Amino acid sequence: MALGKDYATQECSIARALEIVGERWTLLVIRDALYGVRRYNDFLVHLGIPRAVLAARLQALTAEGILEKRRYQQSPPRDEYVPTERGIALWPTLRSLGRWGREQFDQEQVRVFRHAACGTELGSYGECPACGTIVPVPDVVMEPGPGADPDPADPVSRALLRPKRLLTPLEPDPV
Amino acid sequence: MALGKDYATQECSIARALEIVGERWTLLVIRDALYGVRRYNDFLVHLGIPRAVLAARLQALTAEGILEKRRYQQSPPRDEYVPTERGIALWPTLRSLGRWGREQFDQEQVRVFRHAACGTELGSYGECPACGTIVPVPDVVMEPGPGADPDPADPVSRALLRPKRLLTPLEPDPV
DNA sequence: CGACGTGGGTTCAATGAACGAACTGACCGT
DNA sequence: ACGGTCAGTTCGTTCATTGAACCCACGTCG
Repeated sequence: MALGKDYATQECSIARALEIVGERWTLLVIRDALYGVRRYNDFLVHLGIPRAVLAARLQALTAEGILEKRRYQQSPPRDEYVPTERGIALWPTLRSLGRWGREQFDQEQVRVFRHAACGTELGSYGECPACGTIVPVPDVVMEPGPGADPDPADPVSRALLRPKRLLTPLEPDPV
Repeated sequence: MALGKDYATQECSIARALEIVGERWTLLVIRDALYGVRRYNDFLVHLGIPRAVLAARLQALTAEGILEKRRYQQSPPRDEYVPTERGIALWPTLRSLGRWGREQFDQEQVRVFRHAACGTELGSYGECPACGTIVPVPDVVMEPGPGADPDPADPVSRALLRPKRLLTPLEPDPV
């Protein structure tokens, strides 16, 4: 979508946004990145995305300044992908999209998001109803809700079952 | 995406939502519907979407209960597509996506949204900063911003230049 | 030393979706 | 009878996605 045909006639910021994050898988990659997934292989197993598509998306997102590619060890060379400010700014969009999906189609909540400072569950737009403020993304705690699978197959899903702050990297499975 | 391959491994309401509105063009069709576009031909000229794709999207959105197909004249039989509650519930998502696109990539505002009651421009999540409430979608007025093309080619874009409430149908060009 | 494993990719053939142009069909006005 | 509008469907071509296979640099185990 970003390549080749685009939403040519649209002079609209929604269309512009969709040219960048509207392709298949892209928003799910960003969601995972906000949840703390950082490595190629973790995205791969958690999303079930084809390798070639993942490589293309990570490259495109890096080029757009939504993720940043960072070398975290020299030998063997290993990179991780972390959300930039621009990527973090998508949190309210993802939050409201997820909320729409759950309210309209799912019953059970798979993940619950709370304000770390006071434990209150976030409202529709990422605000804290108790404090009356928009909660900065690093101050959001994610924990499994009643609809979560208690024993998922892949290690990334298992790591995401432990309550953690958004953006903090995944801890490996301590079995 | 809705048909065939889906985001199988994801037990996540964001993934569920994207299975429904994540296909190319879908969110733009819903955006136009919220702006007051209702007829096949108006979507066609305003979006520049291939006819076959538009027909498929309208059918899918109707099947998902996001748009409702309504006969508005008997002879010749003509239908219009209007957003349901479920479709209207996507407004905060579209609003925050558009805001992200403009803040991160565009400078100029193409469209401005105000609270009809007080004229205040809406905040990021569709709330009225003056009144402190979430503005119901029918009470939002849309008008062209500084970045809007003052003399667009297609009649639908021209009709959208006149300030109007969301959801109200397009008035034809009075030239 | 050589075999195997791991992380992070690239290549390739087959399939599916999107594109645009042409066609259909019901109706209206002249 | 003729042309025009609206709302599609059909169809051949192009483009994107998929899944499987392959690659390579390194680290580790025996």
